[in-house]
Amino acid sequence: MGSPGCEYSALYIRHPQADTWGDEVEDIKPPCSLLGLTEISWPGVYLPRCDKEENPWETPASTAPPSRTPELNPSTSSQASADMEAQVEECPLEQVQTMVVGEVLKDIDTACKLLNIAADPLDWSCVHVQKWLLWTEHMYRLPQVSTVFQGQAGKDLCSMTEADFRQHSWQFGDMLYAHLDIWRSAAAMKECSPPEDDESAKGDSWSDMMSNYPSQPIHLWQFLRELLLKPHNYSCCIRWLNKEKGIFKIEDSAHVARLWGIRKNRPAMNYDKLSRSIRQYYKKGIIRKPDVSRRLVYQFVKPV
DNA sequence: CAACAGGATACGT
DNA sequence: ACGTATCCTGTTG
Repeated sequence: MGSPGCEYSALYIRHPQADTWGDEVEDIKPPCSLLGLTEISWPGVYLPRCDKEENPWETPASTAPPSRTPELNPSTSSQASADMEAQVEECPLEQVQTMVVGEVLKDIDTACKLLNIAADPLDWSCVHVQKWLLWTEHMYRLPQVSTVFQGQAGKDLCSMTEADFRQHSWQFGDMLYAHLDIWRSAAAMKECSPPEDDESAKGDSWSDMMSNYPSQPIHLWQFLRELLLKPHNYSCCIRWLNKEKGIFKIEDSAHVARLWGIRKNRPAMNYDKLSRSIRQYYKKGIIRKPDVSRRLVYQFVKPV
């Protein structure tokens, strides 16, 4: 990393298919560069870009169908991009990073499906490694890197240092190393699974990222916790009364319901229906009413 | 009147 | 099958 002529840019994360850059890109790109997002605070994630070269993501050829997230379908896209824009404009760097990481995860997921390989590089066979290299080659418009690392399995790649990579590929070793690192980090994140994780002690960023990663549909309780973990944004509509005990209050029921509706693409969502779903958690032991029952106050049975 | 409780059913995965 | 979403009747503060 940090080799001369290279920097690392969040802009680089986006899926290469030029046609997947919709109008949204106009919303995201300028703020990202303005923020000088050159590295995202996600262990091991560096996003290579060579200076003053046209964006290699804009590969004209396309082997993948456009990957749209359900969140960005037509009925909510304007809202979503408006939200995004608002976040980018007035929210801290971490918010932008969150969005960016979400995109990375989606792209990895897409690649996995396309290539029919595991998300975790450690599980790759030699054939999988070659597939991944071909894919990366295509993404970055690299000349024939796939011949290197012949006969190496994912495990082998993962045990190699950046210097090893550079030995294999004089020019693109560090780039491939960084790219592999992204995959490994993503796999590591998926490892420590969402529910009742102690890993979420890592902070908002982890759950933020998972919330942007729609491979598994988000659960209502996760969504509520997510809002609660971003008090700077949502304390007006939901907040902790006692974080240690997991007791929280919904201050603006309509607002929370609307947010939930947006997330699930359920325009007709309201608090009546949302609260019914919360009540389903009673017998599952996920959420309950606190000992002293109060209006719009609930309690996570298992606090964070 | 809005929140609450919980049954019944539909729906998407 | 699971996790809601939707609709509903009845209760409570």
